Amino acid sequence: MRNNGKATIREVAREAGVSIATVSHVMQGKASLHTTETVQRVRSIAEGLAYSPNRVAQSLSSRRTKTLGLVIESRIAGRFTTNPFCTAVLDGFLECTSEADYQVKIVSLRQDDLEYVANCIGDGSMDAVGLLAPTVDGPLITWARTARIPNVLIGSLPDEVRLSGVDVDDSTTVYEVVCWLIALGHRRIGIITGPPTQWSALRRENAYLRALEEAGLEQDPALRYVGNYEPSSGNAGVTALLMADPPPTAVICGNDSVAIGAIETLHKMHIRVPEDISIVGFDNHEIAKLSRPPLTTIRQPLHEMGMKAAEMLMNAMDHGGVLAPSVVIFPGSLVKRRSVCKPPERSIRGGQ
Amino acid sequence: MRNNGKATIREVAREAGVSIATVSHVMQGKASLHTTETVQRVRSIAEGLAYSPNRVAQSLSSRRTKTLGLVIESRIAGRFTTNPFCTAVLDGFLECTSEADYQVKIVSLRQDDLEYVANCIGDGSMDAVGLLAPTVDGPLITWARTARIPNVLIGSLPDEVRLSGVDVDDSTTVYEVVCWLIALGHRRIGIITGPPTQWSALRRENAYLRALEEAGLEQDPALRYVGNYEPSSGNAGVTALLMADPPPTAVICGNDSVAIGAIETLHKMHIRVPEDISIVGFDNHEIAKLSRPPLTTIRQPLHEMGMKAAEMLMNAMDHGGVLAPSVVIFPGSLVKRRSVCKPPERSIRGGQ
DNA sequence: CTGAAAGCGCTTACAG
DNA sequence: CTGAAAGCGCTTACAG
Repeated sequence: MRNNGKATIREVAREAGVSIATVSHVMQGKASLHTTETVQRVRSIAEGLAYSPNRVAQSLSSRRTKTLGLVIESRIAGRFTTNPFCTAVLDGFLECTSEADYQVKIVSLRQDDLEYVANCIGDGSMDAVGLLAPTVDGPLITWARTARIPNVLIGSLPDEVRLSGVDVDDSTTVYEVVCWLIALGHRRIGIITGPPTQWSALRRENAYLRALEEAGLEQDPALRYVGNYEPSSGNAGVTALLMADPPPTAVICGNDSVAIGAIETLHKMHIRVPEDISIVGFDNHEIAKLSRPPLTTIRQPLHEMGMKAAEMLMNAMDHGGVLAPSVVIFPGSLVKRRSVCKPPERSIRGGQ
Repeated sequence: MRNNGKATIREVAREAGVSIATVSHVMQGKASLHTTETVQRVRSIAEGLAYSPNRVAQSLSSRRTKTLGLVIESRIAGRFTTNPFCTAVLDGFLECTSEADYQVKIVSLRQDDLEYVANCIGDGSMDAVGLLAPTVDGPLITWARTARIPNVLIGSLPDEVRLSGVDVDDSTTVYEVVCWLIALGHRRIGIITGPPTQWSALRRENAYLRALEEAGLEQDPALRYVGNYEPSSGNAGVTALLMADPPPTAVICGNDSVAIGAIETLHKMHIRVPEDISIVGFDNHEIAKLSRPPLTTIRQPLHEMGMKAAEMLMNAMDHGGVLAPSVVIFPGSLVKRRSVCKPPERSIRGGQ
């Protein structure tokens, strides 16, 4: 009796009068290896001793931890509380892993240098990892390129053929949203982007530009504001975009929090949403439908993405720990609520 | 070179021409044990080989995993996404652990029987655990009573002297809120409680009853609805309370989601908030200030509670793995917004 | 069907 | 200041 007083395999073996190998077999459910009598004896002794295997010892011995990591870069401010993206993915991840008797470790990186990152992730305590919305050319992506363990990026996937990941098809979705706004009659469409350190932000901006171009609309830099996914960039962004001449009649925001920040500022300026300016969010976070007006936004299947990522990782572990580069893209979908309508007859500035 | 191709302590030792004990010492920063020259040689070899210790082996050998668990009972629906409580606590937990080079494992229980729970938590892969809002007499509390490893309950703390935990002083806060409502002139105050499986819900209800009693007000069962922290219990709850005679002029809700559900239903019934009925929430979740009207609610310092829990656990590990039963109670605070005002001159039913 | 033995990659007294 | 050795609690060929 050591180890916090927990029984060990050795004690079970002794009491049952068998070898530890036998106990190991029985505990692993390899019952067919032994006589029914042996199996039952071992089982009842194990139960009597409240024995359960030490997972650390199992891991070291079998070279499998049955633990997946979920890694967050240091720059992601506030982590889970402020980032519905992380939270929803985590839930999906947990749902999938707990069924398979895998555990999950949250790795919250505190530095950006590659050595630190590699040591954290490669400490042997995780079989494979999901990387949450890695930064463009950041430490996570750099690490992933030469990683020794299976890994999948979750969101903000770069166009790199050697990496694996799951993401939403934000490009198509944003393109379609812009086309829809144009069809509604909007000609001056602004965008408050996410930070350029995220591929998703760059991709969405490109999709936006492409839609404008194909519609023969001018791509006015004054209609683009570089935000950071925080509500404050909604406040500042919409204020900046209003300076454009003529000002936008619709604005696409980096996420729902940004959209709510934008609406808040517009309210204060007595500019009506959507009558004067239409607003589109991103994420379909719980707050989207509580917003006044309720927010038209883009849903990402984050829960499903988390599940898929976990599944890919566990699957790789079942196949020798190798994950062939593979990418799974989920469709986004537009959730229409009340923050979008036709553009006003005349511009809020008195019209063009 | 095995182990995913990672260098082991053995290889570093061989290259450096020292014993593995020496490498171990150097890696642990026990530099004073050796000559500067040895230390530097080992360090540079280790770096050249990109060596970092295998955490699993360290754990088995040292009997310390430097990993904390955060455990969620199976009944908590939706986990993190739908439960701002869990999310905020997790962030606090992470903030504290990552500084101390501890890792955190999320344990999402799938069954309620004690044996399963004990095996999950007691698998040796965690040094100590935080238990999220355990159910009254549920498996987590049962486990905690005889646990072999340090543990602290986080929220919903029962009155049990042998257990450790952190919680908010919801009792005092609810009492004060009720007194405040009474001072505003309210005489018929309803409550939509949390589920009776949570101590916090029972405690809040008791505090509510006590405040009424001390003010000499009737404790009308028709003014109490047993909810479950879901928005739908706000819808159903407020509908039920409205049947009381006379109906309430103020309602205290189990959390902010419930309050928002209640407001939604009242809107549909064309009952004004707060002019006809005042509404109080709980949590000060991000949605509270987005609500129309913005929600008067009770803030719990969840982030701080998470940090404190992690600190207590790590501290216990630094003291032989024993945690003297200790309880830390944080004050709650009332966040006044616009969903509360004086009661209407006459009841919405035509008055008493 | 069962067990002895080697080994997973470390840490930690202990001896020198 | 340094190293040989035992041991952490298991798994897994391998031999019988």
